[in-house]
Amino acid sequence: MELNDRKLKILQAVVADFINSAEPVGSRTLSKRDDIDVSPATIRNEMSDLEEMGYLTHPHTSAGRVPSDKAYRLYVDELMSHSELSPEEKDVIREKLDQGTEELDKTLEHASKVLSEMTNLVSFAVTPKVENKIKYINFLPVDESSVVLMIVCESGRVSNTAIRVNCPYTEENLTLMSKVATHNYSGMSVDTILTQDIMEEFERDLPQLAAMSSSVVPGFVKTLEKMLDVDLYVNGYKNVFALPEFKDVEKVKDVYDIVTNKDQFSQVLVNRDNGLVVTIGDENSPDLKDFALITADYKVNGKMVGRLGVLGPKRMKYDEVTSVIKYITDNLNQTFEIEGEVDDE
Amino acid sequence: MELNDRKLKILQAVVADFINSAEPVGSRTLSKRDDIDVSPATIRNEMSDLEEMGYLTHPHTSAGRVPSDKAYRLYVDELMSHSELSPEEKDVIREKLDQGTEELDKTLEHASKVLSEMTNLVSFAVTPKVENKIKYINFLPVDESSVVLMIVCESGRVSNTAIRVNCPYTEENLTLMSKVATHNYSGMSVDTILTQDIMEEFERDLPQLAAMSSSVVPGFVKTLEKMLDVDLYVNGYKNVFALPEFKDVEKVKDVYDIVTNKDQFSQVLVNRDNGLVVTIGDENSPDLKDFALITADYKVNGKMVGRLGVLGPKRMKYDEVTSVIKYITDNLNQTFEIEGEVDDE
DNA sequence: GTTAGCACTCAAAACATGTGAGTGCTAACA
DNA sequence: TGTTAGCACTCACATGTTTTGAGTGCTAAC
Repeated sequence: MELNDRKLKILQAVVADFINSAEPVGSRTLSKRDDIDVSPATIRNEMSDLEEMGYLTHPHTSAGRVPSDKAYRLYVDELMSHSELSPEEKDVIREKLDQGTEELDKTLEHASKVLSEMTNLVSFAVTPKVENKIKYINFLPVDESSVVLMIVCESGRVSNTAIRVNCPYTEENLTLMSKVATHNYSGMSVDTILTQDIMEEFERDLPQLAAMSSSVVPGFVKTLEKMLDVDLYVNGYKNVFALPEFKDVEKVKDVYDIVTNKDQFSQVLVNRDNGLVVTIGDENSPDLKDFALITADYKVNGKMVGRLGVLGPKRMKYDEVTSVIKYITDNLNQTFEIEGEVDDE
Repeated sequence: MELNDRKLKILQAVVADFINSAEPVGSRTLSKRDDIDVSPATIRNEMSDLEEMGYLTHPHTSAGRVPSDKAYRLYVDELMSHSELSPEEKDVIREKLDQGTEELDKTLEHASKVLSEMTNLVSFAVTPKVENKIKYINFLPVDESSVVLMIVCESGRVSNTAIRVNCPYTEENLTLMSKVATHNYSGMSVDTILTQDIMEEFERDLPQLAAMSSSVVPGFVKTLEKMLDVDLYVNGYKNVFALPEFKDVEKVKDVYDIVTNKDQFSQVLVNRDNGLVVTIGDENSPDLKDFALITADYKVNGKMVGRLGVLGPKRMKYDEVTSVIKYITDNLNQTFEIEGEVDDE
């Protein structure tokens, strides 16, 4: 059987209708549309064919049709309209984006927030772990019982942690430890450092400071480990409460589990293809089989530094959402091109 | 009418039963209990009296009794058992607490996590902005274009920020700035400092470093402002999904709104009395009228530096929860006391 | 004062019925 | 030959009815 024009038109209408209403779509409803002027009976025949071809399903005999994952895929690839955002929408987005640009490292997080506000879906942002080479390491005195550990990366990123120590120390000791740490680990990437037995190395190089080391090293290791973590921000979770597909608590819980199981979820996100990617239903991992996921990257000087996207029901306004995501990432990329030039001075 | 012993015993049984079952408690159920050996009819008479006195309510004529807020209050104040935690429970808690003590500023956050795990409720931690006196201020070199600002409070809390500077600096300059800043602001509370014209003071005391100051001070001010924010951590939100009172989505959403409206919620928390405080139902603000809130403080050297607690249904295991909170805060306080003693030597 | 007994209440479960949006099929039509 | 009207059929859902059972309140007897 072949997907002729009329079948495509009907399929498109079913998907579009279902996206709007979240209700199975019947033949009579479709026959009332302006762009379809055949009788319900004809539509039924076509829908029956479409079902046979795997594009539609039937919750039960006397219900309307619901799009299958295959139908959504076809819809996204071929059928849906690619409307440009209106100038007003663009202005709104740009204005929202501008409100969060003071703090450099919050930019992505903020962009994800804007994304959720514009789409009324759950949005997220993830910073993939990059080649994070250490430049130097510094232990600094704070007070009798704590020190600050400062790790500077070659990228310029600085990581600070306050560490509690349970033995007295002198400033010289700290300087010594800083020197040893920097000497041993400077130029290495964080994950390489973590493969080593850090405690042993400190004890070897600073036998006289064994007590200090045992007090400080665990915090040091923990900080390094944390630097490896990809950061995952989730925004707009409350949007699920408004969607009809989440009117029972179990579903709400499922989404909550997905977005709070950060390790697993960020893994999923990091492993995606580059660019604007839409995955629907069973194209995702099993726990996401009832959802659609849309992601896009943003880059600084051509290097991918973050990814953001939305998680929502398969019944999603794909055209709007992709437009918004695309506009936001384009904007971010542009911002950073300019910033990048300023930095180079 | 008087609350005689039998009435108290029955009331206690009703509350305890309802806390366990979340179902209205009937007279027959109570009559089966070992500690009550009067007939259902007698119990009914007593319950009828208790209802008249405002301790019990009746969802409908043919249903069992449900405790009123007044009953919960009496239960917490007088009726409930104050069981000690078992040694095993204590061990579990202490072990969990120990897993998160390397990073000083995460201690409270971690404790709140432990609290939610032990109680299966939503827990939170808040660092009130009260009495946040600065101990000293330190500008540290990172690389050519950035320095780290480290602010240490008397409470031991450390705040770090990377600040970008757009003029060359020497280590001596930074030391000078650190000294001036510490001299000027040490012992003052953050909000007091912010009322002053910080830029002018730097320029007055360090006229030779005007360029540096103008580059660094905005970041300094911003960091101070951020220190005024109370931090609110919420843990264990997913526990609400398991509670029968939250089986419809609206309720789940209510809790979500409460704990994510961080400004408002932290205001509520900060404004509470000190010590172990239990508020139930209409003792809370209207949006919390269906919940009970338990908080306790933790102190460093006798000074309150954080508050943590749980949010749950009024039907809460008050005895267990208060025991756990008390044990956790005692532990935190102790940890910090010991450190204080070590410090003194 | 306590309790057995009984009539009464009412939510919730179980069952029955009607409604309507939908289908699939067939036969007639253009 | 594709399209459509017509009709029997299906089935979720809403509505109405009945049954059940846990609970109460009252009264009279112990």
